[in-house]
Amino acid sequence: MVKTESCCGTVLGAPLSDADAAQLARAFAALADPVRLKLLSLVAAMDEVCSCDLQEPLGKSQPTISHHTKALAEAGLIVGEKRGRWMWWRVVPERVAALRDALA
Amino acid sequence: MVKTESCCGTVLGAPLSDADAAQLARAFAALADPVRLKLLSLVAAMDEVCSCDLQEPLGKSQPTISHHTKALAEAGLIVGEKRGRWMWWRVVPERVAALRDALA
DNA sequence: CCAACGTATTGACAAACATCGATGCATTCG
DNA sequence: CGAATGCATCGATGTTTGTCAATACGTTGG
Repeated sequence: MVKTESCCGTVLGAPLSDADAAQLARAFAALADPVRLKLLSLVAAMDEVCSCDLQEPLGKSQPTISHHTKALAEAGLIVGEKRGRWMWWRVVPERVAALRDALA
Repeated sequence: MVKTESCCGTVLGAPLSDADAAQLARAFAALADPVRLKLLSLVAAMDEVCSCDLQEPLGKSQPTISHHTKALAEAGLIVGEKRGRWMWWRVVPERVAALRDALA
């Protein structure tokens, strides 16, 4: 059976270890910015988006968009695939679910 | 029927408004610190805890503990009640659930 | 091969934050 | 009342973070 539960403990279950707390904190930090939340919801809504299509709805500069996509990608919440000169982003629903499960 | 769902939109549903994104970001920011996550899990595990009992397991100074309890309380994740000279903390499961639902 | 384009990286800067010592404020106990 | 206790607040400090301009890198089209 495939393991689908949280990767690093649950917040409300047993007391968290230092390692689990640090890991979870880094994950939640990726969601702790309004621009990243909007970015994530845009990618989710459009199923697949290139970075160029994010700049206008988010109202931020191109380096800032790149900075935030990198942060979300490092948190495992989105993945990018380079096709031609465009970078296409998709959400990783399992990773979002893992975070959700951490709040169970 | 009592409204139990998320207070401010879902990340993966429709694109978030600026207001919802800001509100959600502030909530997740409260979880974006390992000390606060451990604190929250301790309060959840012990059901009711006074600040004095948090200092030792968290290994932080008293002002730091007070700072973090305040942050979690302002996020609505815990509530405090002053009894005598002790401050007793409890988690607010509905608020945690609201955040969890925002990741649906 | 060169110019144009989309993206990533670097450097700089201001704002936010985590932390602690010192101090203030209640409350309790002798 | 006066000393002690538990917590909050303040001030200071080092670190992290969000942002953008400038620049570098890889890809495509002529």
